[in-house]
Amino acid sequence: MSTDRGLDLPMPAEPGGIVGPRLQRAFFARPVLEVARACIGKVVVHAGPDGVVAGRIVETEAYRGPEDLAAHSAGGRRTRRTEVMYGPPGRTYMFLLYGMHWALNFVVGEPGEPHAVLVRAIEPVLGLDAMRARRGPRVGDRNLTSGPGKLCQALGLDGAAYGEDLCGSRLWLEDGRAGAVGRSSRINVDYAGEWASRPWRFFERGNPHVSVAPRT
DNA sequence: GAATAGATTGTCT
DNA sequence: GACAATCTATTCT
Repeated sequence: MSTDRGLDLPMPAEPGGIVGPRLQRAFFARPVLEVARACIGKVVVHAGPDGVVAGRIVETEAYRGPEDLAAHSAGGRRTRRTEVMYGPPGRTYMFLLYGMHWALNFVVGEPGEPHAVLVRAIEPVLGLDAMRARRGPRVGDRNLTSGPGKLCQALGLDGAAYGEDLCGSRLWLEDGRAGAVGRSSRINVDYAGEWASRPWRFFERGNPHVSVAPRT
């Protein structure tokens, strides 16, 4: 059973985008929880050297420093790595996990607020062959993009995309619709004490590409 | 299907 | 030198 959409593309191109209108910077210039929720169903598009790849966002997490102890910007921590979060919204915050996997975040909120939305899972929409090639021959479609590290590898994003404009010509978001959206606590932030239990993870209910089965 | 070990490197103390 | 917003292969049941 394939839930993949857009496999029959090309469809008639929507204004400004491939599957829908492009999102403008104002989309990111809102409170982080609002943006994290609104990202579900939207489509990330990366126009890279190996062609265009795209996926529907089906899982996100909100990180709201400086008060949020799960955020890399907790306590106002400002280093070369976190610097982009203190700038204007609508750019990427890329960081390396466990020394091997990159993660994609959107900088959101007002300039100076170190807030970010982590993209935890997408549903492949376009460029399936490129994604499979990058992920490797032993990886099935269910494991193509169902996790922060997996989707970055599939989309061809890494540290080189740090600070990339999300309203640019290489990377952007397009409008899209979401099914029922569920919420839960965030994954693998147990170090953050009380903040770990905040329901700041959003996901599309029933979508097979969501990374971790939600606990209700 | 579930549990576990091991990989591997930028960033900060 | 320690650690990390993870993934994969392997080894069980």
